[in-house]
Amino acid sequence: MVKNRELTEQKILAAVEQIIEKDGFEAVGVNAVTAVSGVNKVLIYRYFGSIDNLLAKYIEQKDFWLVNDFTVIPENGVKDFAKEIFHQYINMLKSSPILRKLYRWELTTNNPVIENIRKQREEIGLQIIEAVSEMSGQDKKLVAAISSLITGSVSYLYMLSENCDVYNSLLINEDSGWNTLKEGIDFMFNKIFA
Amino acid sequence: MVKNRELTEQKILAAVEQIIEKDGFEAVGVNAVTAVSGVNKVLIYRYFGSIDNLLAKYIEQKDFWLVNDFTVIPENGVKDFAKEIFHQYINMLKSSPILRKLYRWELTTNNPVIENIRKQREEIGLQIIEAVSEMSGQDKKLVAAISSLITGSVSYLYMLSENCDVYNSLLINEDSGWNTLKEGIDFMFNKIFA
DNA sequence: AAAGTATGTAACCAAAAGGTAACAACCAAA
DNA sequence: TTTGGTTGTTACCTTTTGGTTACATACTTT
Repeated sequence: MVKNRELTEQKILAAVEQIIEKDGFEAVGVNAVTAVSGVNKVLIYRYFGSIDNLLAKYIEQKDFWLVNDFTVIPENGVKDFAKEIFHQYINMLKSSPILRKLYRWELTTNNPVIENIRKQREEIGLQIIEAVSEMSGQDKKLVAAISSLITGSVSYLYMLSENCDVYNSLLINEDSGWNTLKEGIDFMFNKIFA
Repeated sequence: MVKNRELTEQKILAAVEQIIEKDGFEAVGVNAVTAVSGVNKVLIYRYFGSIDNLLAKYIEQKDFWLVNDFTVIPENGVKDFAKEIFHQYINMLKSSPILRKLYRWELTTNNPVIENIRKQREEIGLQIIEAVSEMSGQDKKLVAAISSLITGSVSYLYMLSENCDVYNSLLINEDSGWNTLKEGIDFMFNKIFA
């Protein structure tokens, strides 16, 4: 018998990640974690207190938002800035199954961890909105609306894509579908910032 | 003891609706239904076979999509047609907590019932896209993209609003938030169909 | 009225999930 | 080396959920 608390904590967190990737946050329970990690139930409670707490720790160590630094402003003007931002948003959700699961979890659950995430998202969102609003001279409310249209639908379509292949004839599980969506976004900004 | 199969079936379906309204499709289980309806477990199995089947029956009798007839085309041209369509979509989701729950359920589950609903949604969506595409002369793919941006985000934001009040500074639990979103949509169409 | 069928009830069972108590093994410091 | 705390294991408990069996009560048809 080897004794190593740090290692077992890592085992537990690794199991959590594995479960989330496969079945989402909803599936993270004591029994599932013990089964996947091979670590005894009791230790989960001992080291993390509760599943909620465990998930909080997991999310905390991930730092979803700091990965993308949206504050950098390119030189090519508002139009390209806006396009670039939302292309990045698409790529972010494309590359992260866990983020997709997190978004889904948010729709059924409410707890301090989630509220904290929302605060961070809100901050970043506002930064972008202010930047675009200033650069374009457009009303902030309007920018917020357009912005929400894009990020909202991208979030939704990526969540949906885990169980469904087509939405409005777009193939949301293939690059082709996402490319036409990007083209739609670009078209829109071309018209708006004409 | 009164014996009346039809009545108990109605009691069961009513309980299902109540549960969905409050906690969503995920919460519809045998025990929950018996508790809410007061009807014995056994009868659920006897009359509906399984919970899946019960939900299928419930959804079937609701006929979510036929409520709104999107095929009618107003005389004021594409721009107003497009605006009107999506305003309707917003109002539909606003007025129907059950529809919001259905959309959420779709993100975690997959079964024949859901697939059938998707087919219907797809059909209606394509009708709209074809209509707008023809009227405007725009590429179908482009129309599909823009269309998906709007319906996708509206779906997402309404789902989110059940657990969260703000998104990108929009108050998604108040009319004010949805009005600025509508204004954003209108602005977009004004630019696109300029 | 008797028989047969449809409806309803009570009690029970198994599996899965969350949770804890009690003990065994290990390590480190006195 | 003994003592005390940390780490790990076993075994158990409770609750919830899905599902069934056996029986009682009502209705209907002949």
